Amino acid sequence: MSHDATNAPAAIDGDTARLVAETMQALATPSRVLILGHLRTSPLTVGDLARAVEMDPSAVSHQLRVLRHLGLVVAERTGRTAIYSLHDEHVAELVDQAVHHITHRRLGLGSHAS
Amino acid sequence: MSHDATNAPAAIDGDTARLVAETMQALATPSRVLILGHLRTSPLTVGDLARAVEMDPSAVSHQLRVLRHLGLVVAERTGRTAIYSLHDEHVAELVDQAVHHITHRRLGLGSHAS
DNA sequence: TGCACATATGAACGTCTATTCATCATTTCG
DNA sequence: CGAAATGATGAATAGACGTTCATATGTGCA
Repeated sequence: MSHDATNAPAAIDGDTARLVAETMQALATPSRVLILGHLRTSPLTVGDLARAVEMDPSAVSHQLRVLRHLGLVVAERTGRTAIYSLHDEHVAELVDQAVHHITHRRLGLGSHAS
Repeated sequence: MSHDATNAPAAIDGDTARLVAETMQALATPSRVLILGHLRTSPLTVGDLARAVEMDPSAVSHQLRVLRHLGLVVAERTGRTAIYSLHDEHVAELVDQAVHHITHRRLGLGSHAS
């Protein structure tokens, strides 16, 4: 997902498609996008996230489990609380680029491809 | 989704999250990833795609409708056939980056974030 | 030590969705 | 002109899934 992803790939194989879909699934519901977007700005507890995205803490916790299992977020237990962060810079970039894509689509900046 | 998506955004608002999720949905199932992946390499007819991704033509056609409505692909009618292409370079980049992300995850290249 | 707090997890349920099967519309060709 | 080819669309259905409610677990504190 960096600027050197410019060599047109061979058509995607089934396994890759599955993996891509699995990960993109994380960004396919507004609730998870919101969660990842907030974690993009700083590490947060479940409670912080629930308040920030205005969701039930249980719903947030469920979604965080999905994200954890996908390897997109990590939790650091601190006493009663768990501090969640994005797993790494790649995830951060994934979120940024998803948002950026929407922004550029809005601006109508496009040229024909394929 | 280019390399200047480096300014950490404010936390995402609900509308943006909805739009992001809507678009990412296109990449959230293997069948659509495969279709987009093939269209990444060249324009193709529905029949070509069906054979390439080993899906029923009707299933492909349905998915193409989803992708059309999301503005990710365009169809050019030529007699009996319709030639499908990715809508623009942004979509191509979206596909590339989704694949690239998986590739880099596989390689275990990551650093902590957030 | 018992209660409060934070979070994880499971079950239930309503909603969503991808594929299949059927049907239709348009174009091409023998 | 009728049949074949191509692709769009609708309905049905099985499976997936996000949220709610309930319960469990671990930590902190008076």
